Amino acid sequence: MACEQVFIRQLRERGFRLTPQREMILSVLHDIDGLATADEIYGRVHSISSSVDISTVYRTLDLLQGLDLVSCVDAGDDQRRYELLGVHGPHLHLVCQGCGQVIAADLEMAQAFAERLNVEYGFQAALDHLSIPGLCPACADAGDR
Amino acid sequence: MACEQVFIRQLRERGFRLTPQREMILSVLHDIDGLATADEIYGRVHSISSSVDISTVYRTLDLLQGLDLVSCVDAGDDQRRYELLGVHGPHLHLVCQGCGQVIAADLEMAQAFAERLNVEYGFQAALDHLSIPGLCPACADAGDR
DNA sequence: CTGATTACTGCGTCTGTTTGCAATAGCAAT
DNA sequence: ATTGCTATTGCAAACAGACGCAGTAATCAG
Repeated sequence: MACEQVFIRQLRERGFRLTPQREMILSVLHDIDGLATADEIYGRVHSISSSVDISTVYRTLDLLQGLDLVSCVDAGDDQRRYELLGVHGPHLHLVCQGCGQVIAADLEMAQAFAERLNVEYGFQAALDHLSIPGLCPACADAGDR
Repeated sequence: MACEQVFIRQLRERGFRLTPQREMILSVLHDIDGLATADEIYGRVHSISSSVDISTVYRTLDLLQGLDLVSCVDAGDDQRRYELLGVHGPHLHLVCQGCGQVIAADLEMAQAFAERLNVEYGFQAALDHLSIPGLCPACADAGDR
C-alpha cells in the first residue's frame, strides 16, 4: 500500500526503526480509515498480537504525528481520537461541543488567518493538527432556544 | 475588588453558591494574575487552608470557565494553565511549541476566519477559549536552520 | 432564629496518558 | 552469519483530571 511505503521511507530517512508493532498499528489505522481512540487502536492491535503494550500505541501515535502521517482530534471532553492522513491531506477539525461530531474542513480556509497572525505577531501558526471547538449547524439551532 | 463582585453576582444569578473555597481560589487567581496550572493554584490555596481538595480546584476552575471568568490554555504538552479574565477580556492564546511561551492575541484577529467557517460549514466556532499551537518569532528563526 | 432544601465538598477511586528503566531487537558494518 | 550500537519495547509506576458518593453547609422561607 502506498502509505506503508511512505511510512517506511520517512522512518528510514530520520533514523527510526521499522518494528512489527509499528507496522501493525499503521495497518490498523489504515483499516479503520476514520477517527479512533488510542484504546480502540490498542484493542485491534492486541487482537492481532497480544503482546503489544498500550504505551507503545501511544508512542507510535506520537511518532506518526511527528511524521505528519497521523493527526489528533481533541474533542475537549476527554476523548482524543486519531486519524491516518493518507489520501486526504491535513485538514481542520471542527469539533461540535453539543453532539461531539467532528467536521473536516479545508485547511485553505484558515490560510488568511494564519497569514494575519504571522504579520501581526510574527507567529507561525500550525493550523493543521488544530481542533476548533464550536457548534455544528444542528446544535447551534437547538441552542438558540 | 471589582472582579469579586462580578463573580458573586454571576454565581447568585445562576443559582450557584458562594463558598469559602471558591472565594479562596478566586483570590489566588487574582494574586497570580497570569497563567497558572491547577496544581500551582492548589498549592497556594492549600497553604491558606489545608483542607481544600485538588478536585475542588478543578471543579471551581470548570465553573469559572463556564461563567467566562477564566480561560484555559492547553499547551498541548500536558500542561493546561488557567488565567483570570479580569481586565483584559477574552483573547486568543498563541502557544509556542518551541519554548512554551504563550502570547495573547486580539480576538478580533480571528473574526474573519470564524465568519468564513460559519458561511461555508454553518459552524459556530468558539474561538475564545482556543489555543493555537505554532512557533514564536524567536523559535521560528532558530528552527529555520 | 430555625429548619428544610439541595448545591457543594472531600475522599476514594478510576480512566486516560506519560515516563523511567532494564531487556530486547533493528539495522549497518564487518 | 556475527557483532555492536542504540532505538524501541513491555512493564510498572506516576501522573493529571474526572467521577460517584455520603456528609456538610449555603441559602432561603417561615
